[in-house]
Amino acid sequence: MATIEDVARRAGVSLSTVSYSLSGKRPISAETRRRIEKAIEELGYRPHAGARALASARTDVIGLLAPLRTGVDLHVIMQFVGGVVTGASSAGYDVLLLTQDEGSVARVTGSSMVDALIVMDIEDEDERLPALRTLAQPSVLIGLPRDVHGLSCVDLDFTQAGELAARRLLTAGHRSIALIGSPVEVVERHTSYADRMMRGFTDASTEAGAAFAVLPTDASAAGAVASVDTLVSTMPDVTGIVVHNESALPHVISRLREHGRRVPEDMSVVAVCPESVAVSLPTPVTSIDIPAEFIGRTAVEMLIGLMRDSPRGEARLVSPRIVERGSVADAPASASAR
Amino acid sequence: MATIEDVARRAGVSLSTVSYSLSGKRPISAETRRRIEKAIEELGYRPHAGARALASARTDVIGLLAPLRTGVDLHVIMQFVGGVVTGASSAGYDVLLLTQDEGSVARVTGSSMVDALIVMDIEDEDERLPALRTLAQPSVLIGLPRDVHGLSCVDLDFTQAGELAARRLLTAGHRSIALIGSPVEVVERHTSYADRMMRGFTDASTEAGAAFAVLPTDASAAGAVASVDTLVSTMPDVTGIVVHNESALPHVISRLREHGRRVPEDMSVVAVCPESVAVSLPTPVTSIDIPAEFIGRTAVEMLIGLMRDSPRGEARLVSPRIVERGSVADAPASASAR
DNA sequence: ACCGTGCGTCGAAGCGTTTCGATTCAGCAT
DNA sequence: ATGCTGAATCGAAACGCTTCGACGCACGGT
Repeated sequence: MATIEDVARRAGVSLSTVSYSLSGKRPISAETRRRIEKAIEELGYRPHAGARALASARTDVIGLLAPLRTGVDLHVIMQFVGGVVTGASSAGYDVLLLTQDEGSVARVTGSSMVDALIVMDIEDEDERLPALRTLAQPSVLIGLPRDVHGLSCVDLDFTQAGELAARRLLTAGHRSIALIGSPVEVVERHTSYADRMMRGFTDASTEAGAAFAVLPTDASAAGAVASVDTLVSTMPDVTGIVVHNESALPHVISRLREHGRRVPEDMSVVAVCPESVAVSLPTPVTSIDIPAEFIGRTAVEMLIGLMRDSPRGEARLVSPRIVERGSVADAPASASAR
Repeated sequence: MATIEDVARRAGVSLSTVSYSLSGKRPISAETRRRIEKAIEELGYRPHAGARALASARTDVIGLLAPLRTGVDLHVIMQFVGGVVTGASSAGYDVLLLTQDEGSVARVTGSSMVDALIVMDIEDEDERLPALRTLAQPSVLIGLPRDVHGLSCVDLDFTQAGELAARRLLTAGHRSIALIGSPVEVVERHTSYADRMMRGFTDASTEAGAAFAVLPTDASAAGAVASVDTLVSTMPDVTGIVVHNESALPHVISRLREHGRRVPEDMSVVAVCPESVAVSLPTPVTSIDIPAEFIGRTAVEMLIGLMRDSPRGEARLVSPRIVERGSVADAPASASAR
């Protein structure tokens, strides 16, 4: 590989001139710049990333901590990841993908492999937070832990999403509703989005004085079937459900049908999932979009802001929007009918 | 951050002794090693990755080229990615994730950001191949291009998978079968797996003298519905199908049901998909597993082999296995019944 | 004619490792 | 005693880049 010295020699200038021409940190005459560019072109020169990192103390690499824990939907994760990579790429950064958090933060951070970190799958009392707070490098969480002190976060406002979903059903007159939620492992870990979603749903239901239930549901056909069966047998009054579980969603709907509950005539459904999931169902479902790709890109933007300016924490919560696709109907006039 | 010099001072040895102690490339007395380790511990020292890369000409980072093109299933991609990251991690490597191939290969490779590359979403005449062949760094393809000369590849043997799937139906007596395949974009790009799958299916059908059809299918409910509808109306004789399209699979099955075709009584189904997809369907489906995670890990192993030894190309094709889950039934005695 | 003032360029000092010769010293055969 | 050998350690030279402080020079103001 050609080095900057080769370029300098060939262009007949000094080493530092090439560097300044490349970085633009000092003025270089048009003529000189032209010669340098020609030399670079001819030699196929690329700056050595390691040398650059050593000298400049930056790598132009962002670390992405995306633990692949059980119960999370790979499709959804990949959407976030895609957003992060896209955003990073268009800002001139590359992405180092880390899936095990056992010491990963300390390692990549301590050895200066990355300039900054994006951390996914945040739990309410996440163990990684203390480390992140004292880190030299800035970080952005995708998710919202209980204590955001000194941290930057971005996520869909799941609390609001929970409220919004519940209210959509409540204002349609449903007086008994249920949340088909994340898998039990996810709930037990107090994964931030699951907790917040449940809280929003619960609060809105309570406030409205409606009967409600929350059913953690395994991300599989079996899980969906189990939850629907439970629902139908123990809470036959339920006429509206919120489904916050991408993998279970299609099976929930088909299981309802098998129970003779038509959507939306007998059962109203609001989903919380990426749009791509909602529209690919056989019957379109009214849903609150999880703008995964957008959030991923936003995380990168925030990170770049943090690297440029003073590292002041900020929690950015994207407001949920509901898109009507006809899976919610008004409840029958007599509230607790059937 | 502490440097190796700090460690040396604190341990009362020279700089190079610390380095040798760390790398084990020269003998160091037990006593000295102990002191060095203590100093490292106390200082929380981590070698600077850039400096190391500069001095040693290796980064311990693998580049993963995973273009997110339309028509590919994110869930499946993520399984491959997971396998790669897991494998890399356990071999002491990190993974740089690249999703746009516009010049990415040249960039990360030319600037010595990675020691090696894994390339996904291989097309039959992939444009990236010439560059890969002349690269200083070794690479492994996940997929199988037409000309494997000088390259290392690993993938499921999709040709065999196509044959195996078709034969499973043919030996059950079905004389008219169809392949519900990858989306048309994927087919038109001549994505390696789609091409090979089709070839295997076609060859086996032809050889057996059976009637057959291939229907590229969009990865959505609508695509599934369209293909099933086409099939039912234009080829009513078809009594067995192979589905090689993860996203469409559930909708294919439910659409068949809507046409009054029961699985397996009226229609036998063989799927080609990751096991996790096959088992999460409401009705289990006989399937050929795409061992994505395994292939990802294997790619890393091959890559490490290439870095150690002489870089001789090798194409590793994993033989498909079919797992019976009861979605294939024998054809009615009279061949072209109905 | 003379002194700033920028502009464009250069030289050299790092940045933190690895690695290639030394060098020292003990132990051993001669 | 003497020379050898090998183990353990050291010093210094890369590795390829960024960046700081000079330096030369033309230019405008006085």
